Formats: sequence, structure tokens, C-alpha cells
Amino acid sequence: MKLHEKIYFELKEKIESGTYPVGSLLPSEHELVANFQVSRETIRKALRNLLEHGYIQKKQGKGSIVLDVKRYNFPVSGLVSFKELQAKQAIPSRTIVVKNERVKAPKHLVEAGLVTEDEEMILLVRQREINGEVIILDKDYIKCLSKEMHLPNEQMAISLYDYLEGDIGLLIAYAKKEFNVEPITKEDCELMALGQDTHVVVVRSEVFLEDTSFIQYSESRHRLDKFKFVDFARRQHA
Amino acid sequence: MKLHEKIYFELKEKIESGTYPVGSLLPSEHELVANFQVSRETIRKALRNLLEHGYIQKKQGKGSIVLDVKRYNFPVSGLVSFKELQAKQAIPSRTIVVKNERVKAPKHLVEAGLVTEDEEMILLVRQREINGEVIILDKDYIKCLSKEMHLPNEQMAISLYDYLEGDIGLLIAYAKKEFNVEPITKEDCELMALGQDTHVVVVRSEVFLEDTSFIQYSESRHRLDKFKFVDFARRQHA
DNA sequence: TAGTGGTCTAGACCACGAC
DNA sequence: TCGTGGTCTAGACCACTAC
Repeated sequence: MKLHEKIYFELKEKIESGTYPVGSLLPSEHELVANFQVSRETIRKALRNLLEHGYIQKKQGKGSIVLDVKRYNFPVSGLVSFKELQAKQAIPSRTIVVKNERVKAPKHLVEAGLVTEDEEMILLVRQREINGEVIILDKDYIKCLSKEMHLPNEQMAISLYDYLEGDIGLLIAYAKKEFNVEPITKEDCELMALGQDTHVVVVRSEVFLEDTSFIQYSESRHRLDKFKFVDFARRQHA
Repeated sequence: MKLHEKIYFELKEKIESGTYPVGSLLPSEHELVANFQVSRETIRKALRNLLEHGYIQKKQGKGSIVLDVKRYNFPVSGLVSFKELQAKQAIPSRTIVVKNERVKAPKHLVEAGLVTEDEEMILLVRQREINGEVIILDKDYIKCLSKEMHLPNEQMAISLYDYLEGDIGLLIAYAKKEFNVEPITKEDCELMALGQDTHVVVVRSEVFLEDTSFIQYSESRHRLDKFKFVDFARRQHA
């Protein structure tokens, strides 16, 4: 564990436990330098991390003010998998793998230059059940990194990202996401518990690895009444 | 202008203009130090800024890879005002101020501890027209910072944030936002061009100043077919 | 092995806030 | 005035990538 990470986690823990109460000031950077016996830049890196995650607000001439974490830190933003979300929220859920097969790359990905024309991809379709109802339908196209590559159904029922990052050792770096509300398709009707709904929320993502190579395109289709997206945003004054 | 900002803007400009083509490597940090005649930490701060805004991907042992800005940098995320959005997209639009009056603070804000019970706030309701249709309905509750405070209608038709930041000199720092899809209200029907729609996208925000004091609560109600939210997200491996 | 970015140090000076 | 965070410097050593 890096020094600045250790300091970040220690301060984060003290904020979450109330050792540093909401609205109070953290010890000054100078004091933290003395306490942790590290250089000021190392302290500042830890504080920057706290700032970016919504734990503190810094003010020149004053100090680092502790924010109300419970209010601002239900992060559904960023790049987080369904499994990681569920783990945080402790909701009874289940995943059913509907499709897991090789297909030709969809045309719009070829046109976007993300894959070559005759390339094969793995199409993965999964139902996400919460309290016994299918609330989310996930459709993923994953680039084949080798001829033999396949995705074990048992793993896909847990987490695609756990498999790609843990078992295969890929490093997922960033994604472009797009949120829309669209009319339902026949597939939505068949695979989701929609009732009278006429629309679903569609989250489309293009996902890339650390070397900037394309790895995954996904469409996550959500029932309107269960969709919620929470974000913590900082204003850019540049 | 700070040094690292100047370097950030110069590199950003060269990426956007294609001087550094997509997929190529930026000059190494060592080279940039020599070119700009600054210390390495200053270069690194500029590069960190490019990374956070989706312009580059860094890889240890390799370098800084230029990403496809056109594809990833339509930022509707962050904390951006309607006026700033319109400016980027050059769409003919108009804002109509429907209400601008003092009211008692709404109960849910009192319960959340954001305002005191008998406090007055300014209620601002604005229609956002695009191509002659009301697509968005913005309802804002703004905290009264003085007895005399009022918001000029002419300014509100341009930008609330321009007024608060420019004219009054407030510094908006961060916000918590929540996205939901909800059934329409009577007010939506009356003030928006909804057609057969039964739902709208609702974006609720709590906005805070640099000293962490609460300043604004807002509800932005969007017609389903015109709502779109684009995000660039990095995976947290910590 | 050579070159890259990642981490860390020990200073300096400046701008802002509270008193 | 004093203490705070913001910017910047000039080094050091380490981990990873490419060859």
C-alpha cells in the first residue's frame, strides 16, 4: 500500500466514524505532515483524494472542512459493476444468463471503428432480478481476445468485471456512458417485468482498457420506476 | 493564469487541433519539462488535468496516449448550467421566467437540515424552449442571503449561475444530483409540451458554496425524448 | 538496458482568512 | 499578523514497458 493511500484510508475512516465530525476542520496540512511524518505533497495527495470522493471541501486560508458523507456518498456514478452496487446496498438480487454466444460484431461498432468488420464478439444477455422481478436487462458485447476465449456462465451470473479483471487479468480503465429514455422493444417485453410501461432507461457504455484498446460495449436497460442515478459533482471554475 | 493551467490549455489545444493525433503519445514528462522550462510536478499537474477531462490515458513505462476527444468529450456531466450547455451545442433556445417570488422553505429541505423552519426562499420557475417547444421545466429554490435579495427576471432568463457567480460574487463549489423517472404532475402538463407522455426525467440537485453552506435546491424536469446524459467515467482500482 | 510514468522528499514563496 | 491551503522547484528512487 502506498503512503498516500494509507493516509487517505485512515482519514476517510476517521471521517466516517465521526472522529472528525461533519462541519469540523481536519488538522492542517502542516500538522498532518508532523503526525504522519511524511512530506507535504504526500499529505496533499491524500487530501485531493478525499476531495474528489466528496469527503471534504478545501478552503484556502481556512482549512479542510468535513462534508456529510452519508448524504453525498452513495456513488452510482463512476464505473461500477452491478455486483459492486448490490454489495453496497444489500438488496436481495439474482442474475440469470439468457445468452452467452459468439456473434458477428454489430454494425454500429464497426462503423465507429471500434472493431473490424468480420470480427467475432461474445454476446452476453443477462436478466437482473431484484425481489423476484426482472428490473434490469444487460446486453454486453465483449471483444474476443483469443480464439478460445469464452465466458463461463457461472462467473457471468456473479460479475463480468470480476472475471475480466480477476481471472483474465485485464485492467479496465475508462468508459463513455450515455443515458437515454427509449420506447420498449419486443425483447424488453419478453425478458423484463414491465407491466404497463412503454419506455425504459437505456445506459449505453463503451469500455476501454489501460492501453486504450476497446474491450466491451454494453446496453443496460432499466425499468423506469426502479432507475436512479446519484452523482456528486464539482464545479469547474477554469 | 497559473503555469500548469497555461500548459494544460496549450496541450489541450494541440490535441483538439490534431497536432497530437489520436492514439499517438504526448512528449514524455521529461521532454515537456525541457520544452516548457518548468518543474516536473507542474507538468504532471497539467497532465492530471488532461487525464481527468478524458483527453489522455497514461500508462507507466509507456507514456501519455491521446484519446478520441470528439467521442468522449461531450460533457453533460459535472456541474454545468443550461446556458453553458446551450452555448456548447449552438441550439436555438429561449428561457421564460414563470415564477420569481418569495416563499416559505419547502418542508423536505427543513427536514434535511438545509434551511431553518421559518426561513424564506426564492422560488424560481423557468420554461426552457428549444426550437419553440418547452422541453425542460426548471424549478429552483434559492436561499435568501439578505432581506433585500431578489433575482432580476432579465438575468434569470439568461443564467442563474452567471448572476450568482458574476454579479453577486458567490462561489459555487459542488452539488449532489439525483436522476429519476417520474409520472408527470399537473404543473408539467400545463407548462411543458408533453404530448402523450406520462413520465418525465427529474434531476434534483442540492448545491453548495465553497464554504460548504447550502445555496440552492433545484428540480429540472425533462421531456423523455429530449433527455440525454453523457458521462466519461474512470474505473477506481483502489 | 534505456526510457517512461509513479511516488516521495524538503524546501520556497504566494494568496487568502481569521483575529 | 499569523496560520491556512495553493503553486512551484529540484532533486531522488522505484515500477513498468519496450527493445
